[in-house]
Amino acid sequence: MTTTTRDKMIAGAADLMSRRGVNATSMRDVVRHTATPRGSISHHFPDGKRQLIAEAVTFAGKQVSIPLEKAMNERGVIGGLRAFVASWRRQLEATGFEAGCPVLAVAVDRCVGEASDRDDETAQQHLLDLADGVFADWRQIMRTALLREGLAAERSERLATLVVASIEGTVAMCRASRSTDALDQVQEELETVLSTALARTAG
Amino acid sequence: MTTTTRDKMIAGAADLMSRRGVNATSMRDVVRHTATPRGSISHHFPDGKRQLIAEAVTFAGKQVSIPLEKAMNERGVIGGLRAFVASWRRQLEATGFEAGCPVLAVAVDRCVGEASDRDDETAQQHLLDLADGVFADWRQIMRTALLREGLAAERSERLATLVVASIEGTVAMCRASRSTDALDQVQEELETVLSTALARTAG
DNA sequence: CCACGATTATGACAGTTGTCATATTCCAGT
DNA sequence: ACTGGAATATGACAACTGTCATAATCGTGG
Repeated sequence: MTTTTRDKMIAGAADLMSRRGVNATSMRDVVRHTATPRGSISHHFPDGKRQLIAEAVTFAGKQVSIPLEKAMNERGVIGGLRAFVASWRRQLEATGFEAGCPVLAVAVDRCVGEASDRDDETAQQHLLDLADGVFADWRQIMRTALLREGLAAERSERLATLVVASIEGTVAMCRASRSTDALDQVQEELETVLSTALARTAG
Repeated sequence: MTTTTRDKMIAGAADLMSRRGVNATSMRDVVRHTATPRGSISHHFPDGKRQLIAEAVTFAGKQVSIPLEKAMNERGVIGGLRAFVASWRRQLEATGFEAGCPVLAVAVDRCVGEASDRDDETAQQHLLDLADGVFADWRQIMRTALLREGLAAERSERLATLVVASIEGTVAMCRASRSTDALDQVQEELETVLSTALARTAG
């Protein structure tokens, strides 16, 4: 199977964004890092850097949500949570705590562009909307899994938000501490919270 | 009381970092935003941008930890949590969901500097250490408050990590969604978790 | 008043950034 | 074989970045 230049650029951009943030990821870095032709940037991404980052966000979103949904279906809520945490732990350890979440990077780091204020602002909100959509997607997967196991609707929504938000925050904190201790602690507490919440409905 | 040029620069840098991230915050932006003399940068911060960002991180850390510790002492764990969440909600709403946490920005966004690889790497780790220290500070405040109300040591540590991490993640998510809904949901669940954990020790 | 250090002003430096225009190469369809 | 569009190569553009050197200014102790 052949990975197209376009896909390599998107994946490389997502990787660099997860390591250094949006603004520290230049298009020249992307082509250097992925060994792709620089001249193809404006061909594959006519709207420039913003388009590349936008596609990297949705790419990274699916890369997480697809295995997450599968784990939730196959192993239930607790198993899905464990798979979710394990994938982030793997990412942290495999990169020496260099890479985090590229979607969080878009939410935190503002892409400074070329356009004139108005375009800049709307393009910025478009990127934020994409990041928000990814987070909403992950939350939705968690929420339906909780619903399926009998939890009430509002409680499921709140717990899904808590899980996604706390793990996003924990991954960033683990990068700062170069340790997975915080992830271990959060995982244990989240498992406890979800278990007791589910046990309450069953009893 | 007079605010010195140096302090204005530090506060302005923290503000800009919380809005756009580290790399999108240029020193020229800082002097523009704070109406401070540009020529004073290298005088007050001889080590350049990195030093300014470092001081902004510890400044922002204290700006949160001091009122947080006071609230914990005066109003207990639940009251302190509410004050913590309320301060972030205020920050989000007062800025139209533009400003988040500058410490998280340092953990996510890597400062691209001038030095030659080795210096760059160590300087980067220094910034990460500072951010890690701030997070550890906040966690410690939460942890001792939980300990004081009778919770076990390991549980206090885990819950403190969960609180700080989930709120950091939630604030970033709220910026993406331009809504405090996620913060409301997380606050409610965190209050439930802490209340039941504390009630368990009392009963 | 004067001098001296702290502070600020101004401009320059090399390097990088995103973007674009142009030229060249590639390759399937007829 | 040829053609037409897709893909890539190459170089240039202005704008911006962090940093630094130098000069001007300020404020205060002598």
